[in-house]
Amino acid sequence: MLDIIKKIKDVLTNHFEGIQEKDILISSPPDVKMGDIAIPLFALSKKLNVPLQNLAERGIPLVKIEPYVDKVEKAGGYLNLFLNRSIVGGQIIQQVFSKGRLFGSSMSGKGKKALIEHTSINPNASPHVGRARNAMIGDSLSRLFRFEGYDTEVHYYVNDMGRQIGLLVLISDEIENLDFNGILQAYVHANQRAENDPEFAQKGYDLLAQMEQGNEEVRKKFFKVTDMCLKGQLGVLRRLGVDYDYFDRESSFIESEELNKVLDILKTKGALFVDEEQRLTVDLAPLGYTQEEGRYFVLRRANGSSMYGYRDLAYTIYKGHRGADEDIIVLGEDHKLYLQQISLILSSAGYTPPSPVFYSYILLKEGKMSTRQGNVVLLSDFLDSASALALERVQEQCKELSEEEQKLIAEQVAVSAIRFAVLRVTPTKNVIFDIESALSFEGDTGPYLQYSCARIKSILRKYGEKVPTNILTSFPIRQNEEWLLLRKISEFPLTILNSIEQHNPSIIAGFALDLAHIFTSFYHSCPVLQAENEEIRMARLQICLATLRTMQNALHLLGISVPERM
RNA sequence: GCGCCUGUAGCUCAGUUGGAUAGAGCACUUGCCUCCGGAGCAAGGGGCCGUGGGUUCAAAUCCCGCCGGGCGCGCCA
Repeated sequence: MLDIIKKIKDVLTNHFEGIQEKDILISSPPDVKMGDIAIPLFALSKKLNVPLQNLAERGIPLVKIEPYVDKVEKAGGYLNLFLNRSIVGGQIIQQVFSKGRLFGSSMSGKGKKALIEHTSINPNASPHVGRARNAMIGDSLSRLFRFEGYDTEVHYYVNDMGRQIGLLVLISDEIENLDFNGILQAYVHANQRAENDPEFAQKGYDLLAQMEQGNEEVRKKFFKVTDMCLKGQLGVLRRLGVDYDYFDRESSFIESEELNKVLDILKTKGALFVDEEQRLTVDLAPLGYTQEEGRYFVLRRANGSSMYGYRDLAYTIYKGHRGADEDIIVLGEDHKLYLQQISLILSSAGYTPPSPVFYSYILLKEGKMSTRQGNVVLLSDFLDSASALALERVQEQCKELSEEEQKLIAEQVAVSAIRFAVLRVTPTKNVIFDIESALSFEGDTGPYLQYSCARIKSILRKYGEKVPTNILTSFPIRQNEEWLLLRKISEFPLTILNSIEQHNPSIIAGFALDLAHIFTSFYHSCPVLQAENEEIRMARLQICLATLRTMQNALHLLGISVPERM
């Protein structure tokens, strides 16, 4: 399909003087009945100074490219091309079969490196679905970059220090056997106490200062608490299939020679000063910052201890040195101004700041999630109830499977439900999360996608043998549904490129939904195993196989697995 | 108040980067399991694409104003 579009552009640019590839737009007609590829001529007609009708007449024989294009019609200001379904369809299937697990990848990242940092949840509680949006987007992007051939490394920035962690460490001394389940309560308690008890708050700062100065005993205490919490959080995230290559401790960036060099540069620009309260501060105005809000960026407190910004700048520089062609960080929209600030600092010292992927918050139907008011949805709670619900259905429908296998499938269904519900929405938009519909597994959901795959697998299982992968030279296509399915499959590589370019996994999610809808429609109107003759039966089996392959590749990028049955 | 994001069917979301009659799911109405899995399919009702202007052959899409929602403006991270 892609090469046909390329051919059309070649033919037209060669024939008409003074137009380039980008002048030729390609879209598709609103209905298959009107053709497969549409070329709007309005802009071309203007550019070439040729009347529309005239241009259409001249264009028709040009774009009727043998043997791929059967027919060209002019309709309004468009040229509509009808493809030869047999030839093009056969080629699409051939391509899926030959590329297999890599179908969809253009390997645009071959020889390049990608670094993605995501998640970085404060070690103070079990993650809720809002926090997990970061992890799901980040993980999906990581999968996309790997798929496109990038040498990809995934980083998790461990927030193992700071004032609030100091308070948590302080209070953990008073609680016996503090574990992951009790940590949120301890954290909330510690912060409340710091608000009402200045002495306690001061002790927190002191502890933090000791930690920074390298007091081994204090350091160990920090590590003990944060490690315990991180371990708990990672356990929940791993249920989602989210994994990391590197864990970078914030506490190893409290002093950085490299950053101090950057600060020297800032000094020469008149952007670094010690304020009236003895804090080391950057004035962003000399660097080109135009607003008053957020103009000052504090690096160190009066007692010399580092602020988050200092450590993060050092960390960002460290990541930059790893030589990635794509340096990406996934952040909540609340970090926008903050990232703007550190980006300005870095770029004015000659560094390239990372490209941010911002996402908006997940809201509940009732409003914002609030830990205090108790209306948060914990990721583990959601997975537990989704898994339990799914298990009931699996027990009904897959009686012959062992209990172990049934549980495994139920868990896969639960994961797909949450991942799809979150990933299908464009990151910049709020997700309104409705637990009830997320647990229903009906309609446009992850389980629906898995279900359509399970149906294909069921057909292939019943067929019993391996479906041959050699394609008939005149591949038989009788029904619109067959053709629509193949056309959709052929869009997959372009969809991936779009998705990676825009750093937006929801584009893949939309594609997977379209594909599943078209498949189920095909499934209901085109009998496969009972097809009218052997040739068509084989062709439909091959269409099923190609659809499954494409769907599996797409779902893999979303972190959704495809069970054999469900 | 200032800055960034956002507004599409009753609800939750798409909309191929400016193209033809704006599409899905949920909910509602109707039909479909003797037939490859009903977590499904087919059909129907439901839309001043927040609002007012502008740009042009063409605007849900681009520009400006207004209105509603989200986020930010820390000795937090």
